[in-house]
Amino acid sequence: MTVRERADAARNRQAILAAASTLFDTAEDPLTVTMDDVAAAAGVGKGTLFRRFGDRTGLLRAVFDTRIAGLMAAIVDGPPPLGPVTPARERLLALLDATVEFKLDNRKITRVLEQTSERASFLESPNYLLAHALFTDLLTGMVIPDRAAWTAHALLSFARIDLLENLIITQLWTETRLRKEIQDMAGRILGHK
Amino acid sequence: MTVRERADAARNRQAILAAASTLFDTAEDPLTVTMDDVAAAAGVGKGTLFRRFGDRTGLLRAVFDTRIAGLMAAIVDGPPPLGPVTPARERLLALLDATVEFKLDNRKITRVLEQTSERASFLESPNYLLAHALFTDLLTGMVIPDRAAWTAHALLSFARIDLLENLIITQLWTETRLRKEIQDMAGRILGHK
DNA sequence: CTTCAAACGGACTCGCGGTCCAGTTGATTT
DNA sequence: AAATCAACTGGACCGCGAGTCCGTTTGAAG
Repeated sequence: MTVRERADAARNRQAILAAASTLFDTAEDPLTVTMDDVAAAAGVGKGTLFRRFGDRTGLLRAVFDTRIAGLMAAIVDGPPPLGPVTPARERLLALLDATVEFKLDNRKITRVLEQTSERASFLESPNYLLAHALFTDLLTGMVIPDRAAWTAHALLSFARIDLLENLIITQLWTETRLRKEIQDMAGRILGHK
Repeated sequence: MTVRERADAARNRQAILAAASTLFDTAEDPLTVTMDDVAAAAGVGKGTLFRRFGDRTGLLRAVFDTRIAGLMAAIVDGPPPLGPVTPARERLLALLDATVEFKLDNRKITRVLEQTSERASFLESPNYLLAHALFTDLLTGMVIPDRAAWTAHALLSFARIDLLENLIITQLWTETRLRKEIQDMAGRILGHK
């Protein structure tokens, strides 16, 4: 078992997460926030930052994870409609809606994570894989089994942050309207009623 | 009116386009192809390359455009099912299928273009805007007008290269199967028959 | 043949992610 | 309380690639 993290290390981790969280949300273009910026804002050396989080993507994911923890808990064992006791179809729609809502509430950092052109595509990130697995599972039994994975991708493709932001900006849709339209489109894919 | 391009300039443009075209297709990871690589392969200075195409994205788009020219012509005034005389619904499905086919046939460069994290998202690239405008136009009259643009985005989201490649790799789907499934999903969105 | 705007090329700058390592510090042992 | 030392720290440093600069060359026009 790994030994407990040293006190200064723990303190620095918190400082870095807090600084990164603020910076990425504050910057008008989050893509321009550099690792040096984060280190400076956290009052920490760059080496420390990389030691803790490995690389830029690691830091981004760590920030993202702290924010999504609550939602994850609600999904794993919360009350309906997100929790596991909800019937598949209803839960799927609720999960998709929650995903859209969450991404909009955290759009800056979501943008950085989704359009970061790292070697691996967004579809291979842990968070997407998790969501996709869950969706696929719920879809098994609702559609031809062989199509569950594909349908999961199709549904999740409506929640890509660039698409969401584009619709809000070019269509002048409110978030409410957007969420409603996505629900409707998803309903059409799942077969209405 | 702009004066005719000098002979050496024209020659270099061709050399660069040819070199870039080959390089991006040949490299196992097209993202690793640098501008210096292209310049070297074309037997041209880096300055020349930037003078002709502005920046990396400009070069990529130029290569892409030479490849897509044929398809564009077939759409603008070719025979059915791509050409303008085809009924809207049928044409939409044909256009979507042609898009998927084209991207798969040119996947390396499509990948670079779609996941290049330049300031602007892929949804703002000239080619996407064009496709989206055409789709939106065809959808007007088929769906509630206010939904045409959104439906166009939804349909085109199935043709994103990362999604296509993911399905081929993880589901072990053939290109034929993939195209069939996308057609089916699109049909469901448009309302069957 | 002269002229010169256009084009050329490659050395150079710049910014950023990531590494390195000499010095520091917090837990543990005696 | 002191000694010990692995973990941690910070910031100088490195490598790389996009994009710029500018002294030199060249093709076309007269």
